[in-house]
Amino acid sequence: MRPDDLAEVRHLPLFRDMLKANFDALMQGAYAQAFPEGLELIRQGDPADFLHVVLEGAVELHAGWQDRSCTMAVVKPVGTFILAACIKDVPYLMSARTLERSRLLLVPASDLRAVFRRDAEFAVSTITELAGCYRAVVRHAKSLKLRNSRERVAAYMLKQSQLAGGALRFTLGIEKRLIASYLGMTPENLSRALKTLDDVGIEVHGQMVTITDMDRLLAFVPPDALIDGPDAPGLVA
Amino acid sequence: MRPDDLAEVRHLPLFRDMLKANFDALMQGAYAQAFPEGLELIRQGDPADFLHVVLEGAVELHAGWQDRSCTMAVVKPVGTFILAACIKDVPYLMSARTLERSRLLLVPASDLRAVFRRDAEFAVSTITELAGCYRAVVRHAKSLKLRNSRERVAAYMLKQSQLAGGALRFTLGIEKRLIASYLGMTPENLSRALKTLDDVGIEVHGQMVTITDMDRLLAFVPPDALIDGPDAPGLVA
DNA sequence: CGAACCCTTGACAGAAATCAACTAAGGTGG
DNA sequence: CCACCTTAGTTGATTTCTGTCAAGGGTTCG
Repeated sequence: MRPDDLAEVRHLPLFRDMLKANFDALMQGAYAQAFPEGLELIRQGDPADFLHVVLEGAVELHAGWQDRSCTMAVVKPVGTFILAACIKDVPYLMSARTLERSRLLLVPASDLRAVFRRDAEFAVSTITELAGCYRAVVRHAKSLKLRNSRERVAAYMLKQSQLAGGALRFTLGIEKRLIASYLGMTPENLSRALKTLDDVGIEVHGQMVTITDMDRLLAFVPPDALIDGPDAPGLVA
Repeated sequence: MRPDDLAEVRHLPLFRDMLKANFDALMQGAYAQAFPEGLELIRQGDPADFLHVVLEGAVELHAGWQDRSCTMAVVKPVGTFILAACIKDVPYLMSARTLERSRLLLVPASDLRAVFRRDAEFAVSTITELAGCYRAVVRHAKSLKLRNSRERVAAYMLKQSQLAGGALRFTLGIEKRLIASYLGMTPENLSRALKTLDDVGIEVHGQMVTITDMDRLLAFVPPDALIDGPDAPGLVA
């Protein structure tokens, strides 16, 4: 594990407030590793062995039932995932696969549980991180239940624009089929929705998105801090 | 606040492991109160002032956007809600209203945050509770994205049967329109779905549900521990 | 160059929401 | 005690939305 990785991890909200001794102990058992694109890192139902931290690349969290599957989230640097399963020492609810070549930090779940029993600051950080994850999923569920697919797409584009610093032109950075699955629709349906969204000020060509009329977009999907707001660092989609 | 309430709260997973002194301190600032049916306890967007514990009755957590709204969960004794907002000291993502006359314990969020900074056991309990809430919402989102409405209804009935100790005959205990909203469908659609579910071994008359063919039901919605499993005590729907 | 794979488009089928009407049950007030 | 009102639930007709199936264009990569 590279020294500058260590420094970066140390600066994560999850790790920055803990005692140095405990951080060092935690990193003792941890290791960074690079994985190729398209690798299944974990499968839902597996026992939770490691907390994962995305240092480079992108990881898709997805879930399956019967023969269906869907994208639940995309995690980019520097974000963590499957914290909850590690803490409760129960099977993962989601699978994870790399979307591109990625470097991850793996922290043994047992060490994690041991350390936050003796480091109050780390416990507080863990709580805060977990609360953020929880709220992110609640937002996602609200979006699914309160908006139709066209509104979800528009809201997604609006949020991406905000993440890009309010830019009126930006690239998606994720395959459309993933976005579709994340938004709870088929690729075909997303494709059709995007075509009709020029009515409300969004034009998409390939990976390039242009917001041609922000006022109309804002009128169509009034952004709601209780749905679209930030909450989980590194959680892109 | 009644003495036996205190004992019951003390036995909650969230509070049972903390030091007695800290528990007493927490309860010092807390108070139990009864509320009539249909009262809006908290509104989404409000600042998080109190952790709520349902001692008696039932509370609906719901969310709204524009002119729409939906049920996100129903909490019954003894369950807690809006823990995450209290911890992060941020606005509630959901509103809460009593479904019937209910008694709640209200614990000031500031006390909560103070105590889990100095009581490691309480911090651990908080993490576990929160992780449970997180996983419950992930399950809910998975159900919404991976199953169609008929499957969600069937799975819901199956789970209620299991919660009733595996009984093949039980009462819903919640208005159907709430169940519909929770499952992400209209009341009309739920009504129609219920009628067609006799094909897979479910018959419903009023509030009474009878599972006439468990084998066929299990074949129709293979219960999945990663979707239907337990996780959040007190979280009924 | 060929083979995947992603994206798009069209035609169609199925699912779900909407609108409207009607029933039944519970509560209120005369 | 009963007429009245409100509300949950149901049912039917209809529209809208969404998924499915099939085909073709474009790109990437071996």
